[in-house]
This record gives sequence, structure tokens and C-alpha cells, in this order.
Amino acid sequence: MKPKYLVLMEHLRAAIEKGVYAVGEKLPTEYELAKTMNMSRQTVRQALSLLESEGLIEKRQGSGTTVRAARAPRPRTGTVAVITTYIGEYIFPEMLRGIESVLSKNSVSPLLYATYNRIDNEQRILNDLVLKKVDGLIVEGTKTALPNPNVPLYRKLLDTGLPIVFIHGYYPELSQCVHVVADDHAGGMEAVKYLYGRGRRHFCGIFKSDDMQGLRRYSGFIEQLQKLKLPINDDHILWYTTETREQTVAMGLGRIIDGCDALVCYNDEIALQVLELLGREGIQIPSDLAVVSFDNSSYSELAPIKITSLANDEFLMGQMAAKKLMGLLSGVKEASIKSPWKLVEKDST
Amino acid sequence: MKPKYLVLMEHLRAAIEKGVYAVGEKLPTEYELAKTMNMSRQTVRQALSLLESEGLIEKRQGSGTTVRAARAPRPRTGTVAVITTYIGEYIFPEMLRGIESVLSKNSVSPLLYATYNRIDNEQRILNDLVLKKVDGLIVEGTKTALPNPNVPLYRKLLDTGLPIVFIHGYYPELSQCVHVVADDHAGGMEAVKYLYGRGRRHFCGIFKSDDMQGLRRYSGFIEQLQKLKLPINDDHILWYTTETREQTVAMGLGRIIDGCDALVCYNDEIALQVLELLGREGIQIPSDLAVVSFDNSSYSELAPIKITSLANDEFLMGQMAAKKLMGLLSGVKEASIKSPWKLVEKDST
DNA sequence: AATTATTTGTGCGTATGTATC
DNA sequence: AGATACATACGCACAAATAAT
Repeated sequence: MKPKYLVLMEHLRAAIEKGVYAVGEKLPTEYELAKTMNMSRQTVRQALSLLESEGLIEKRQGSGTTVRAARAPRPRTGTVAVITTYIGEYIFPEMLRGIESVLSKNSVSPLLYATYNRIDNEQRILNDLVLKKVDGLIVEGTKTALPNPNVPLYRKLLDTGLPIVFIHGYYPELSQCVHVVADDHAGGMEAVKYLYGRGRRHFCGIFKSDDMQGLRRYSGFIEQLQKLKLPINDDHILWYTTETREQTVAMGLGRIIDGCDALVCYNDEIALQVLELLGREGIQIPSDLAVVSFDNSSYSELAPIKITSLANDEFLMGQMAAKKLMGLLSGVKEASIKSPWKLVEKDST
Repeated sequence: MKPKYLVLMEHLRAAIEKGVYAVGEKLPTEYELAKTMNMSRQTVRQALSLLESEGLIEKRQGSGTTVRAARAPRPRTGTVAVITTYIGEYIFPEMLRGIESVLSKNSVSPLLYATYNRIDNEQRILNDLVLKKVDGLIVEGTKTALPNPNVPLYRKLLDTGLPIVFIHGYYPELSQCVHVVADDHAGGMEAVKYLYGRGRRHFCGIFKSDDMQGLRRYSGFIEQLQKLKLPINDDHILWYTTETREQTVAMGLGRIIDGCDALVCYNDEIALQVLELLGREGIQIPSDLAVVSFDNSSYSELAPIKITSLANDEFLMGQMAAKKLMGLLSGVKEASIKSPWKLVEKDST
């Protein structure tokens, strides 16, 4: 036989669940419950005390017993998770600085995660976030050009009402989420147009195949070549992935630059490596080969020959992403942003 | 008048705290308690029930009431709070990068807070942390040279078993906490010694009065002057605070450099401002005045005349602090570190 | 191994205090 | 001020689990 107080507890729980007692001043008094349930007031009290400690109801002396808001609006924790591929390197400190500058104005603290562009890390982080309570998410997608098994996890988080803003790259399946990205397609076009304007006619390119940015920069590159009626030859395109960058470039560079006078690189990091390799081969930059890359980071200044690079204000990108997230949190509809690149001319062209 | 059950609860809590009842089968029976405390068994039961729901004791039918293992080991959340004065500026990105590199290896994520060197912000953050569950704390003290009203808050956190590592600056009241700081006193001495070696004899200095680092750099500065039997004159020392930096320097610089040929600045930021001011006055650096500062940051490169500056590897400092914290978390006793400065000679001397 | 004493769990009744409306 | 509803407190009886005999 079940104890009476447990019977009452279950009865009340079910009734509240079914909506018999709505949120507010709704439960019968202790005396009433005792009478209708045919038990003493003490037993009723025992049941109510336990329900109160569970947080389901709230007792107020002199007033009565009320059902607590079943679904309290997500309580603000003042924390926003920021998931990027890297944290302390390359352009990421700038971006984080932008994010932080906006968050701190809103008394929100960033919780940092780095995926190192690995799906498994991303999965670990997302699972972690289900437990940890955050108010929102700023995410740089991981390997956005590949099918991502973590999309359902993002969906799950979205379903709980968590706002998500993507930055740099997003998953096509989640394109309805707000994203703040660079206009990589236009950037690819501009790189070619600029080099063409400086008399170059034989193009080659190195692109990253596992993220959206790489594909888009490539598609812009190709489109502009077509527009200029220049030949497109797969032998002059080199694709690499996060894991095989150094080897791929070391092995493939010779092949793609053969007969070319212009090279478009996915980013400064790859361009820096290229310049070091070419330096050893005695190839003159920019006379033999003009090089344009993306990001205009400190790497492009560090190189033996300063690299002409397409720039985007990463501080601003971070700020915009964070502002969008703050907007979403206060119920504003936010639109995505495609930020244009700006070419910064240096010594490699 | 306090309810009897509350009286009993407090009595038992105190007794358990004092060790009257050790962990295990120790508490008197309900009947005994009722008798000795002169109350009914029901009242005793109420008190015990509440203590049980608090997790302090455990009741077992037929057996008795036992004291629970006093402190369950704090469950790991995989989050560490990092509280610094700034986040995205000056030397802080480097330091954070160091911290993050160690944390990520341990699958821990940094939760970032910036105090902007304001006590009120620090208070807000600490109160926030009482609610948020973090495994540890890396803190750069706020205005460590001034009495800090938040020390009791830190004590409270320490009492809950939270490990704390201070970086750059710590509170004298909490000097027993592990800290990773630069040897500012030695740095102050070295700056003077170096300038003396380059023939300078008339020193002035600008120091920050509200943090420990400022006082220590000053004390080293003074000690070295004494050792070299050089005169010490308060008219050649300028003190500033976080809030009044620009004005203080703009107003006081003329006074302190009068008749001097060597200036020691608290950091690159202040040195940069000094160089800009002196440039307008037509004072030649380093011929009229040699300048040495601290931090060897990008500011010292950005200046019109590159500034000779004492360097500390902020990436390493961050790494060390994070490693110490990871050590504390796994129960290792950690010692504090005083990292030496290394002078990097540039154009201002 | 069964019995018994002990200890907590469940349940009822009553009385009085105190906050709320 | 009074009615209402929860809070505190005591007393009793019996059930169920445990530990010792």
C-alpha cells in the first residue's frame, strides 16, 4: 500500500500537469484537501511540503498554496558561449575583442570554446552546453563545407529557444539562423579582378575544401575568370584541408604555379607558407608570381614580402555578431550580414 | 522567539561542525533528542527532515540518523573563470592565449570577465560567480594597492574549496593564495641600473598608484637610486590612477622631467602618451631624455620612437597561472612564481 | 534462524501562533 | 477587526526496517 502522502503528491502533480490547477492562486486549502482526500491535515501538509521542496508549488502563509510558473521564461545567466575554431591565434583575438566589447556593455560574459576545426570537439562542446546554462551562442561553424553530424544538436538547442548567431561560416542546413559572414564570393572575384588589372593573365589558386569560406572564395575566383574569358584549368587549383595543409601545399605548389603569374591564396597563413617555399626555390615575388590572399592579418606583415591581402574588420565582425545576439535576446528580429572585403595593396603584387 | 525546530537545527549544525558528531552513526535517536531538548518527537522530526533535505544528515529507518560525509567533492563543471582588468587590449590577449592553451588541453573552458580595474565591476562578477558553478578562478587583482572591500567575497569563495590563482597582482590579505606575478621590484631596479649604465644621472618616474605593480616598480626604482647614491626627489615622481591617467600625465609631465635625462614609465601605454607629448614640445628622445618602460607590448613598437621596454612573456605567464590552477584542482600543492623581466633595448635609450 | 528491542516512517487529532486579505 | 490559511508544536498509535540477542 502506498503511503497516503505519496498518493496525494502524485494526484496533485498529475492535476497540475493536466492544467486542473493553473499557475497562480489555485490549490485548495489544506483543510479542503484533507477533507476531499479523506486524510488528516498533517498528511496533506507533508505532501505539500515535499512538493514545495521540489519547486512545483509555493506556500504562502495567510494566502494559500499556489502552483509555480511551470515553465519560467529561461532565466538569464549572463553568459554567452562563443565557439570558434581557434581562440588566441591569427584573426581570432580581434574578433573576440569585438564580441567582448559588446557583451561587456550588456553585462554578459563570454564562455570560450575552441573546436580546432574538429567535429568531435564541436560535439563535446555542444553536449557540454546542454548542461551548462547559457543565454545564447555565437558560433563559427566547423568544416561547414562538409555534412555535419552535429546539426541535430544545434537544432535541439534552437528548439529550447536558445538564440544562435553564426560568424564567418554557417551550416547550409541552418541558414535560417542569423549569420555574420564575409562576402567570400565577391572577395574571390575581386582578387582576380585586381590581379587582372595589374596585367596578370595566368591564374592559379589554393583553397580550403572543408569550409564554406573556401568554396565561396573559389566560386568567386572561377566566376571572375569566366567573365574575363580566361581559361579554367583544374591543374592550377590546389585544395587542402585543415589536417593536411602543410603537406598538401609542399607537395602541390610546384604543379599549380607552373606557367602562372598570379596566385590567389585562401588566407594569409597559407600565403605565408607559399612565400617561404617559393623563396627557397628562387622564384621572385611579385615579378614571377603575384600573390593575393585573404584576412590581412599580422601574418601578411610578417612575411618576407608583405602580402597584398583582402581585409575585413574582424573587430567589427565580432561586434556585429554580438549585437545581433543581444538583439535576438531582447526579441528583435535580426537579419544576416555579408560584409564586403577591402583590398590592401602591399609588396606581393 | 525562534521556532523550536530552527533552534534544534542550528544546534545540530553547530555540533556537527564542531565535530561532536562525526561522520557515521552518531546522532541521538529522535526520542532522545526530544527529551534532552525538551520538545516533542514531531518537532525533532521536522528539524531532522529539513537537515536531511539540506544533505547534512541521512536518516535510515530502523537504524538511526547519521551525519553525511561533510563535503561531497565539488563536481567538476569544466569551466574556469578568468577575471582580468581588460580582455582584448594591450598585453591581455597574449596572456589569455596562454591560459586558454593550457585549459583546452585539460578540456576546461575559460569564462571571461573584465573588471576594467573597477571595484564595483569586480564585486558584480564575484557575486555572479557564487551562483555560477566554476571549478576555479584565475584573477588579476583590481586596484591591489588599495584596501579592497571584495576580499571577504574571495574568502567566501575560498571557503567553499574553490582554488584561486592570482596573476600580475594579488591582494596582500590573500597572499597565501598562489600567484604568478612579475618581479616588479627587480624590474624597477633594472630599469635604473640600465639607464645609469648609459650615463644617465638625473632620474624621474611615472608610476601607477592604485595597483601593487606600480608600488613595487617604484620601490625598486627608489632602492636602485639609493644604491647608486643618486638623489631622490619627490618632485620628479608622478603618480597617476586608472581614472586620471591622461590628465595627470598631461598636467604633471613638465614638472617631473625638468632637469632630468632619464625617465622610467610604469608601462608602454603611459610611455606612448609621454612620447607623443614630448614630441610636440620638441624634446629629443633619447638625447634629451632616455625612456624605459614596462611590458614590451605592441605599443612600444607603435610609438614614434620605439620604446626600450622590460619584457615578460605574457603567454608564458598565462600558461603558468593556468597550470598552477590545474595543479590545485588535482590536489597538488603549488608555489607562487615571481617572473624576472628582461630588458629589450630599442630607440628610446 | 527466529525473536525482540530499537529506530525511523506514516498517520491522526488538537491547540495555538501569525501572516494575509 | 475579523476571517482565512498556513506555521508551529505537542501527543498518541501503529507500521516497517534494522540490529542485536
